[in-house]
Amino acid sequence: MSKSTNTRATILQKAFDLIYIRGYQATSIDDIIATTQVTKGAFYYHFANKDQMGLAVINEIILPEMYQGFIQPLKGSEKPAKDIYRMIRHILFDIPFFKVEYGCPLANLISEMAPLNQDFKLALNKISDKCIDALKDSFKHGRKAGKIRSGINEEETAYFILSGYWGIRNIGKTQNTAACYEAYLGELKRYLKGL
Amino acid sequence: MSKSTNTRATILQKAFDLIYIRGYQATSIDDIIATTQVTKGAFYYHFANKDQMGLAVINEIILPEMYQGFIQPLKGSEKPAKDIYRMIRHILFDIPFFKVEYGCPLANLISEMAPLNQDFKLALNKISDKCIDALKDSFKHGRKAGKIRSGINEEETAYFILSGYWGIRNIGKTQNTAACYEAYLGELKRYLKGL
DNA sequence: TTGTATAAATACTAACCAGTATGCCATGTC
DNA sequence: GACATGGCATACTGGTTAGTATTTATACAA
Repeated sequence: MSKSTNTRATILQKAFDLIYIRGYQATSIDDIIATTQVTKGAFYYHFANKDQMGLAVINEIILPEMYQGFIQPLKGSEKPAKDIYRMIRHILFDIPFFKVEYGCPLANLISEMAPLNQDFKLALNKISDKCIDALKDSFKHGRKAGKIRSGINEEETAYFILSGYWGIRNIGKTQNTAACYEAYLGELKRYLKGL
Repeated sequence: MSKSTNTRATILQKAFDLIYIRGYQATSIDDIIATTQVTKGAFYYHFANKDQMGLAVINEIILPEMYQGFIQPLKGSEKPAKDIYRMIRHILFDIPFFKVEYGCPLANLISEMAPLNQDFKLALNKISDKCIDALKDSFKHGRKAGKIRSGINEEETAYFILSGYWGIRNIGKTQNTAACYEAYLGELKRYLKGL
């Protein structure tokens, strides 16, 4: 990685870290450059403005991370119920990218920015659509393999599951423990068995 | 209502309107006083600082509204499955306090402020706990009335349902239509029947 | 009528913010 | 060795922010 590419990557990573905790609007460019030792000149050499940087964070940090954590684990799954449960439990407890007290980076940004910025909204919507599609595909595979009832409505079930995941991430932010995660997972397991 | 009380109420209502759309941090005091015709002197006469005003919005606007929309409709319910479905559908489609493109005011504030401000976190957590309790109480009543299976885990089910509701509010913010609400409600109905 | 607390109006400040203007320097090319 | 370009560094600007200091109006009791 060239030095220039490295500077850009450093900015994006640190920007993500701050945005994840404080939110996009509350994260100033001065904050980012202060904690990266990168100067303002460097920042504006790599990004036309703050919003372009924000979009780059979405597309180059959040998208790949969501792909790896949420979408990839469901690829080609023949036992969706089992794999969805595992994937969600894994995201909630094991991945350092996601922390209890800070919620889901994607859900956070949607909550903050979707009503304010059309470009953000589209970029974020693209990722959440991918999550919905991953769930739907897993149901299709599971049905072929005879592990999922044929009466299931894939669209409805996908929205229902993604909703639950994002909602519990938000509940987690108000509580200091991950106990609510266990409660949610308990009922999720029972629900998934009924599919 | 005295003139002073009215000034205070006007500030809180307008502050809520702006915070609901833009978020707390993105709503400036200048914004609030500009749209209310109230002066800065009046604002700081009624509130010590911005955060105290924010807490008043939570306790005096959001709490009563959540009580009326979410908690009250479940009070003494003997058919929780039916009443929960009705309540959520009603909130999603009929109450002007809640709009598709702006999500749930409570969930929004949790998402933005819980990691940043302990006082906000506590005030918000209090309300979400009340929602959880309302759900749990409805299960207890429903069980007595023989409308809910006895094997149900009240805590787990309550968290599962509140999660789904908050999650779909967030998904709604990324989409321009309420179609995702219908998808969610379809599966929610099926899920609730199984309780 | 006058005094006093309440309620609000006005003008200000210091800090912070996104973005710009300009200069500098290392590296490769001719 | 001149020179052009990529990759920054520094200092600045105009606008916005939460909050304050001071003054003024209103209400009502003595």
